[in-house]
Amino acid sequence: MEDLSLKSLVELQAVLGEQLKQLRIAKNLDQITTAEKAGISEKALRNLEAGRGSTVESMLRVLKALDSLSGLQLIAPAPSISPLALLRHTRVRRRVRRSRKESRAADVQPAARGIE
Amino acid sequence: MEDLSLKSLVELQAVLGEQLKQLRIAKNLDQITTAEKAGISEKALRNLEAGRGSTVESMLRVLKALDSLSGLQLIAPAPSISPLALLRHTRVRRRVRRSRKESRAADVQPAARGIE
DNA sequence: ATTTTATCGGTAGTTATATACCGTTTATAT
DNA sequence: ATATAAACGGTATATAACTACCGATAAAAT
Repeated sequence: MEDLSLKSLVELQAVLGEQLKQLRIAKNLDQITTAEKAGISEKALRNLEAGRGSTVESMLRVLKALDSLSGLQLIAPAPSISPLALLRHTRVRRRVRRSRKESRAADVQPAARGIE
Repeated sequence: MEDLSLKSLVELQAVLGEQLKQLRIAKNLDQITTAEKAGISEKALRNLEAGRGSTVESMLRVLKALDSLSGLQLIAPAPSISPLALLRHTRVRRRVRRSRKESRAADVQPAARGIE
């Protein structure tokens, strides 16, 4: 449906909150029960669902309370390892690095500083 | 691979952070460039990647900077609407409710208050 | 239509995160 | 092996989220 990349941060938080809310409702749990299970205040849960600001910890607590941690792996899907890379003894990349004469990406192409 | 439901909140934040980090590395972006693009401080990005605490807003900013918002829709997959429900004029559920004599779930079965 | 209660928004005080620095460690191109 | 800069951890101050309340609104069972 909607193209998330075009949405503002305020809208994105609202979308995420609404999804969590629908997940809770689908499990037939009210806010008080869910908040207790998550170990956060009812207000914090309301703010999360309304997209009014929350912490990553609160979000994870709620996902856990709703038995929906599986979605976590999908937030940041691990980039598929190319078959070729597998063959030639691939290590885990721990750091990004450029050739010595290259400058940072930000210097080459001034970052579009999305303040919103 | 790993069963996320067994992990502590500290570990879950670390897993999420590591996934974001690998996503960034896969796109060959350094922390400074990524933080600038996301509109947050480099330290905030480091804390997020290290699982040391962050806000939902910062997480979304980074996901947006990494062009990885698609995973968001998958966090809380909308429960598939049953074909039957579609037929009989289904509205969007806005609230959970029990029958009048029923008590809250928390009262019936004391919530396992997971403080950690 | 009425009643019940889940959901909602606001506030004051507390706690955690964000920012802007610092110097240090370490992966990796050479 | 060495040099370079990406990544890291710590601190002080500013800003935002969390908690514990309050009363108001409105969805849904009757």
